[in-house]
Amino acid sequence: MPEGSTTGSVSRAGRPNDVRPPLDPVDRAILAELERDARIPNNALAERVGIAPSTCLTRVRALRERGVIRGFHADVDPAATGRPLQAMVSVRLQAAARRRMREFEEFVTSLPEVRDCFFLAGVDDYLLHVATADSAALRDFVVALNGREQIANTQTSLIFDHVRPRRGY
Amino acid sequence: MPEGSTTGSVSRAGRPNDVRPPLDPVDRAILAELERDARIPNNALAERVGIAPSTCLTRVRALRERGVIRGFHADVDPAATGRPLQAMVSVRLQAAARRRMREFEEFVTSLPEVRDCFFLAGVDDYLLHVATADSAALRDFVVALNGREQIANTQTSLIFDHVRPRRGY
DNA sequence: GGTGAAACGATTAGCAA
DNA sequence: TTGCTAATCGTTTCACC
Repeated sequence: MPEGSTTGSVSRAGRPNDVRPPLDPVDRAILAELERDARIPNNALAERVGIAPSTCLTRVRALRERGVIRGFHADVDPAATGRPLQAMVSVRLQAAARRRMREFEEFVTSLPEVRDCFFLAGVDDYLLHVATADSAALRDFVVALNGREQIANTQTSLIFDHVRPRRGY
Repeated sequence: MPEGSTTGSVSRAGRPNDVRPPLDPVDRAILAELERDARIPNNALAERVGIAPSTCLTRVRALRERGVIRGFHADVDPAATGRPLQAMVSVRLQAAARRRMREFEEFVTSLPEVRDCFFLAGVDDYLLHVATADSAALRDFVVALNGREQIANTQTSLIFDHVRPRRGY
C-alpha cells in the first residue's frame, strides 16, 4: 500500500493512520436500508442505492469491518415469547457499591428479564429495560433487585408503547 | 421446560382458528440464533437447531408471518455516523396536552436525534433515547423540546454505556 | 417434517475507468 | 482506487416422499 506521494494531494494532513474515511452518501444510503431491513438481498440493495452488486458487497463488508455496522439482529416480539409486560427500572446504587459497578452489570445482564442496560450519568446509575410475563413477575424481579445490598433504591415505570423511528443517515 | 403434556392444563385448544400455536424448543432456538445474528445462512441455522434446511425456512417464514419476528435490522454505531453522545430524556406533558399525545409522538419520532420513544405509565409520559453529535447539539435538542407548549418539563441523563444482553428463549 | 433438483442470489477474479 | 462484468459457488425454493 503506497503511502508516499499519491495520497498527499487529497489527504487532510491530520492523521496518517486514519482508517476511518468519512461516510459518503452511498454508505449512508446502505446504512439506512440495512437498518430498515437487514435481510434485503445484496442485488436489491445495490439497485436501491445505485451501484453494482459487487461494489455493494464490498462496501457492506467494509462498513462491518470498520465497526459502523455492529451486527444484524432479529427483532423478536417480547409478547410472543411470553413476556408481554415491559417496564423501565431505574436503579441507584449505594455510594459504597459504585466501586463494584462491573459486578452489578454482569449480574443484571445475566437476568432473562433484562433487554437493555444503560449506565447513566445523572441521579440514577442505571436504567433497565425489562420484559416480564405479568405484573407478578415484574414485582418479583424488582423485589429481587432491591434485595441486593448494592442497591439504594429503584423506580419502576410501565411501558405502554415503544416506537422505534425509521432512522435516516 | 419440557413437562410432557402438562401445558394442556392452561392453554386448551379452545379456539378453532388459533393461528398462534405455542413456540416449541426449536422455534425458540431459531429466535435466539436470529437475534444473535440475523444474517446467518439458512443452512447453518438449520444445522444449529437440528432440522433440515427446508423445514428451517418454513419455520422462519411462519415466525415472521405470526409476528413473532417483527423484522431484521442492522445495528449501526451512532458514533460512526456522527452522533457519539447519547442521552435519555424523560418528558412530562402538560395535563391539557395529553389529549394530543399522538401528535407529540409523531413529532418526536420525526426528529433525527431520537432512536427510541417509550410511552410510559408513571410520573413521566415519555422517555426518549437520543443520540447527538455533541453536548451543544444535545442542548439544542432539549431546548427545542422545551420550546413546545405541550411539554411541562424534561429531564436529561447522559448515557455512559449501553449493554444489550444476549437473550435466550 | 425431510429430500433432491432447479432457480436464484452471493461471491470472486479479472478488467475498465 | 473504485466500480463493473462474467463465471463459480452456495443458498433458497418447490415438487414430491
